[in-house]
Amino acid sequence: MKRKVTLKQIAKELDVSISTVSKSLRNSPEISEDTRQKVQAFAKLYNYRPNNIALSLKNKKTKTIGIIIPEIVHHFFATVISGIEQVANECGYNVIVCLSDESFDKEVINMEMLATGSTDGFIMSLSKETQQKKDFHHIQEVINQGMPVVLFDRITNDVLCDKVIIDDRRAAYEAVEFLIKKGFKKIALVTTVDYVSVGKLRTDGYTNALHDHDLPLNDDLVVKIEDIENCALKIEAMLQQQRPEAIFAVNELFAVTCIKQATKMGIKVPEELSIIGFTDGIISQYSSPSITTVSQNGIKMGRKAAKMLIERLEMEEEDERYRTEVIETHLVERESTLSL
Amino acid sequence: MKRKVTLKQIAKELDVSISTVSKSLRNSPEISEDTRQKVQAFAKLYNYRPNNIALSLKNKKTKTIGIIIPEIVHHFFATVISGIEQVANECGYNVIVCLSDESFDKEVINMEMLATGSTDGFIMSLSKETQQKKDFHHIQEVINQGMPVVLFDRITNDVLCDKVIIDDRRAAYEAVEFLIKKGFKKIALVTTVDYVSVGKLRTDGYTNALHDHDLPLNDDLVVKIEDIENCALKIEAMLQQQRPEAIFAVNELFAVTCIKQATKMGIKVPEELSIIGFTDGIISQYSSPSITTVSQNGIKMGRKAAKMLIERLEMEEEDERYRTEVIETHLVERESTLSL
DNA sequence: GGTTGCCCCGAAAACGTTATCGTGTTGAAA
DNA sequence: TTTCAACACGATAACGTTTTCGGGGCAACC
Repeated sequence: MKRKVTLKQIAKELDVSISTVSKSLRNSPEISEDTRQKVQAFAKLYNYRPNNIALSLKNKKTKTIGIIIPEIVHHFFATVISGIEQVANECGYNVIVCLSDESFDKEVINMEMLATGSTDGFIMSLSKETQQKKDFHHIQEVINQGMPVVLFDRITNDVLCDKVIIDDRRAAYEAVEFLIKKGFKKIALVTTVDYVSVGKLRTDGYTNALHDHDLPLNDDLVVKIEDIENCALKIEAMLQQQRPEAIFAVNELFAVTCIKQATKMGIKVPEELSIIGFTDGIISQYSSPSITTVSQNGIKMGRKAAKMLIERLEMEEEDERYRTEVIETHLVERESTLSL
Repeated sequence: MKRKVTLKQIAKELDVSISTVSKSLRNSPEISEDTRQKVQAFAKLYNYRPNNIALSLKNKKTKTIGIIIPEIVHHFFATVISGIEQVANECGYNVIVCLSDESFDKEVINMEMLATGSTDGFIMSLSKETQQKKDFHHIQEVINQGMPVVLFDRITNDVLCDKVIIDDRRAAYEAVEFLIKKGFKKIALVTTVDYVSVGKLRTDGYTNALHDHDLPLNDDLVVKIEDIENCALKIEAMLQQQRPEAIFAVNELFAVTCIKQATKMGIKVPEELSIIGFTDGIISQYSSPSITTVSQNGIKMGRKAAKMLIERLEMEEEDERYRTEVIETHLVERESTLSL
């Protein structure tokens, strides 16, 4: 087993100083052609690579981005990571991933852990608990220490930093409007509890669309899901009692569950019930029928977030003007919707 | 903006030496109760946290695990990461994730990048290209440098290290046997090209099961998919020409595509065609009909891999005896299979 | 009073780099 | 012969820790 070789070892072996070795490898003009070649040959032979940790310590830069997300077993977040990783890779950065598991405490702990030197900045999406508690001191603290943070998707307005979002309200509005234009009047909503920021916004979009098209807002048509467990039951109850013509669901899981429940109850999708989901993930694509949905390009969001973060990391003087980028969405029409 | 405070700054502020500060914070008995309390109070006030990078350099340990996988937008890999992260977190490790994108070159580059000090060890699953080229020098090199590597799922026998797998051949065998016992004789196989190790093993399982039950092996019933693009077409062709009674697909995507194509052709699943998939991901759960599948517990694999790696990292003397852990699988029976 | 031992604390090395500055040698110009 | 610049290299500091060692001061003991 041959351990990693260091400058010191090379220096000793060639009987020169460490400085000479370092300079030779970085092609400094201070070093004679002769020794430079000699050192480089030796380094190549022993496959020398400068130690990242030492470089990080010296440069006070780790070239690593910390990602903190609620969970990774979630197609949307996985695509975002993928996007971040692409840009990071192009720019010579690594990504270190921490999962909050929707827990405030884990989010805080992970952040503090990474903030003590491990990363140069953060890209994160808030956990449900954090959104509920509205406690963002850990993020503010990190920012105060001079580390840039980019929030995406599940964000908050209570902390000043760069953000990448989609226009949830508008996207939802357009989805519901799409249903209205197809001729549906009795449109149900399956959404999350209000403290989930994106859920709330999408709910708003639904409400606004109904209102702008002079349709009544009927609370009985609105299902708010707290935990996935009883999701199916609540949807079934609503379907039973209300028999809507169409449903707008704020995520894939809700949408596919609607389809499953409806099918089970003998309601044909899309013939008797049209459904639109949110987030164009695997479920929407492979469900039967496949689901018309609002496509929310995670790769793009990830790429954008990474670009913003790295740009800020590589700025010489800091800029207090923070941006909020809105990634465009569009409706992907599939099999789960039909005109009346 | 208050930057991170260091030992040096505390020392200067309190007019003591750096050593004294360090020892005070680590509760060394060398330090008087008095100064210790003073230092600790000050440190707490300024929220001192030792710099990870400096610690890594000193201890020659980064407390980070490098994960290299083909892609993250893949439910199975996401669950594995999730499992790894759980254990890592429990043991005070971080995970840094790199994606090879199924490319040999990216796999090598990522590995070399992380190997120069960034991580203490690796957990990885081989890219398709790597499996095709059978070139594992980058892995061997890392091992030679004394960094432990744990391979999972897509592994190779050409390199000696710890491994975590499922018994792909046996799981496939059991799945096919399950179909045979239901009374099916004309069972098709939808699989990958042979160089994908797990694909090959599952194919073997299929072949063996047929053989052991005295069923003829018909090559026309076997579809080997190279890229996902023409997946649907090839499946359709086979369905058209052969009209099998059942299909064993080596992954979720193939399984759900079979369902879609069959449905499109008017073949009813499961009434006229039973289908079994592999990997119990979201698709299998939410597809209509939901898919009977071989559950391959990614979380468990991830946890096991992480445990093995960390165990090896924290051993004092090294142990040349490598283990290969087999994670048990089981068949999850859902709606896509019926008895004749 | 001198020696011993204990209690506190500081200096310094080490991890692996890079960058600044200093220095010895050589050759050429004055 | 003296002076000066250019050249080639080495010593050192710095990044932030931890740890080993050494030493000063003081009380106790002979």
